[in-house]
Parts: sequence; structure tokens; C-alpha cells
Amino acid sequence: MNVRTLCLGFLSLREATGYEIKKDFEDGLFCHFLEASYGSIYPALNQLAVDGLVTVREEEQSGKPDKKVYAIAPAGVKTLTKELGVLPAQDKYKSEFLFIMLLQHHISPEHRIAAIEKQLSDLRADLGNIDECRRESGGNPASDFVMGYGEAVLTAGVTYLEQKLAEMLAPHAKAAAE
Amino acid sequence: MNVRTLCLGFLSLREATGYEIKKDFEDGLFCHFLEASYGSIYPALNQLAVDGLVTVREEEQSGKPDKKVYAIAPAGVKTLTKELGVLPAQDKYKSEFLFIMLLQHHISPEHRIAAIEKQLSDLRADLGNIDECRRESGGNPASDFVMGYGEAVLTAGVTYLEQKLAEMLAPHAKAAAE
DNA sequence: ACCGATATATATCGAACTGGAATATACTGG
DNA sequence: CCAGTATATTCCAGTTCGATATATATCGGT
Repeated sequence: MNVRTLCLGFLSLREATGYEIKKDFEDGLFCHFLEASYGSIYPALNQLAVDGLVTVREEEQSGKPDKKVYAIAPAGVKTLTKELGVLPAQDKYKSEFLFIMLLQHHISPEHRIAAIEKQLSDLRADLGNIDECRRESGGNPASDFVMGYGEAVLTAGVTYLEQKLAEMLAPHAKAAAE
Repeated sequence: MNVRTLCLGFLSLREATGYEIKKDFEDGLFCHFLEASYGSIYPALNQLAVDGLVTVREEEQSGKPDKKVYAIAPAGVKTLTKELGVLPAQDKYKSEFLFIMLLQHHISPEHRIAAIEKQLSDLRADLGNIDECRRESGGNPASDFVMGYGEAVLTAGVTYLEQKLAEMLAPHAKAAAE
């Protein structure tokens, strides 16, 4: 699934500029499971417009640069429906954190702790984003499902790391607690 | 972090061919958090050899093609240690499954169920791989940590989906169970 | 016995994507 | 008043993906 389809899917929820799509991939509903750079989003939107799958409306703004608002066209809905009709490819997950932790004998104990704390703060930031989305948007079943999945998975990561961190910081307390 | 560093990290655990590295990224300890294609692994190994960070040993094999066994060199350990010394970048997670589920009004209920079942089987396959790794390799703290993290996160996904699937297949039982 | 599929092993290449720099303007906080 | 952040788009070099090509052995099915 390429960036063109991702943009088309986004635009099926609401019209937006390339900038807004990118922002939502970082902060919004999509933040925990999608990523795309400006370098792929803008060319994708151009192509979609050329192919007639989206419409463009240029808006002048006083102060800010002009913006191009993209909206999905009927042909775009048809194409999107077809592309959603296949089974999803397997999730792709890349974690430098786990790579570093697997090779932890190369680094100092302090760096290990720092890496875990960074990972925890990243996970909590994503959870915070989901929380905010939940408060802002009145829940529909689809976004509830996706946010619920994100919360379940991210919370599991946080819980695991908090426990491991506690063990590392107070190793002697471990036996006593059991 | 690029594929060159990933290969270097892998080779710091044991010597291997490009083919074996790729396989381990699919089946082994790395399966749930790393990915790289042949098209990036082989050029990366060549470059590492040119730079003197790994050594190559060509082995003739009767029947099978010759293979090039790569092993990390002292300069490679030094480079790797330096590259592991920075805080890890944020995890990257891309999920077509969640994308489809967010746009589920475009697809049929049957397809929704099929997508969830595929996701479940993918998650279970990864859990199975971790399980196998655990049985094969005598646990050291680093790989235990990484496998434990994977299990925690993947299991959370499975549990969530199993519950949602049960609700979808027997919606009337939901109220009764509460 | 034979055929197709799978496994071992590497190389190559176009297409896609990333990540950062460049450009321009306005607002906000210290 | 200045640095930083936010809005908004474009471009490009470098990296990576995904598919194809090549070669051979083995294993299961018919």
C-alpha cells in the first residue's frame, strides 16, 4: 500500500491540505500506525489530482502562504474501495530500541536505563495522542476500534518496561517482592 | 539507523551469510522488530567489507552455491559501539490492517472479519517464532528482554482482537456477559 | 520416474520513499 | 527584539523495497 492510497483514505474522512495530512500522521488518529514524509505526500496528491481521484481548491490566506485543499472525488472513492478490498499486508514494525537492547553488552548500564526511559516517554506520548483524539472526536465504532487497539498494545509495552525498569533499579527488592 | 548498522549488529552476535541474516530477520530473534530486503543487505555487506568493518570468507559447497560468510572485524565492533551510543529513534510501526479497519465503512462485514482473522494469524505466527527462539537458545538477559517485550505487545494485540471478534460474532451475548 | 515446489545463495535494478534543506510569512514567548 | 514555532510547499540525494534473474539440490506428490 503506497502513500497515494494512504492520502486517498485520509481524504475519504475529511478534506485537507498536504500539511494537515502530514500533521495527522504525526499527532492525530493515525499517529501510532502510519508514517509518510512531505517528499511522498505532496507528489502523491499531485498524482491523485492528475488522475481525477481528488479535486483541488486553492485558497488564498492573508499572512500565511496559499494552501491547496484536496477533497476526494467519486472516482477516488471507487478506487479506494477496490484497494481496501484485499487482505492487509503484514504489519511492519521497526524498533531501534529493541535492536540496542539486544546488543546491550556494547553499552553502559546508564545508557540502557536512558534508552528504556526514552522508549517509555515515546510510548506515553503516543498514548497521550490517542487520549486526546478520543476526547476531541465523538467516538464512532471504527476509530474506537483503532484507538482501542493502539491503547492495548502501547499500554502493554509501558507496563512491561515499567516492571523491567523497577527490577533494574532495585534488583534486591525483586526476590523480596515474590 | 541504516541496514549497514543492522548487519553489523547481527554479525556481532555470530558470523553469517547475507541469506542467513535475511532469514533471521524473518524467522529469528529479530523477526518481530526488524526488516530488510536482499536488495539492501547484500550491498550493505559489500560496503562493510570494503570499509574493513567485516571480513569475508568464501566457502565452496558441493551442490549448493558458494557462500560468503561475513564476520565482524575489530574496527566493526568499534564502529558499532559508537552507533549504539546514541538514544534510539522512535519506533516505526505501519499497519495496513488498522488503516483498513479505520475505513471499514467502505468494506463488507465479511471482509472485516477476514482482515481481523488475518491479523490474528500474523500476530500468532510472530508469537510462535519467539516461542521457538526461546526453546532453541539458552536465554541470556538481552534476548530474554527483547523476546519478553515482543510477547507482551503481541499478546496484547491478540487478546484485544479475540475479544472484539467475539463481540462481533455474537453481539447479543455482549450485554448478557456484562 | 518426473514435475513442481521449496530451500540455499547471491546479484541487480527500477520504483518508491525518507529525511533534510530551501523558501516564504506570521505569530508568540522570553 | 529575537529566537523559535507554526503554516505551507517544493526539491533532491541517498536509502530501501520488491521483484526478477541465475543456479542447483532436495523433497513430496502423482
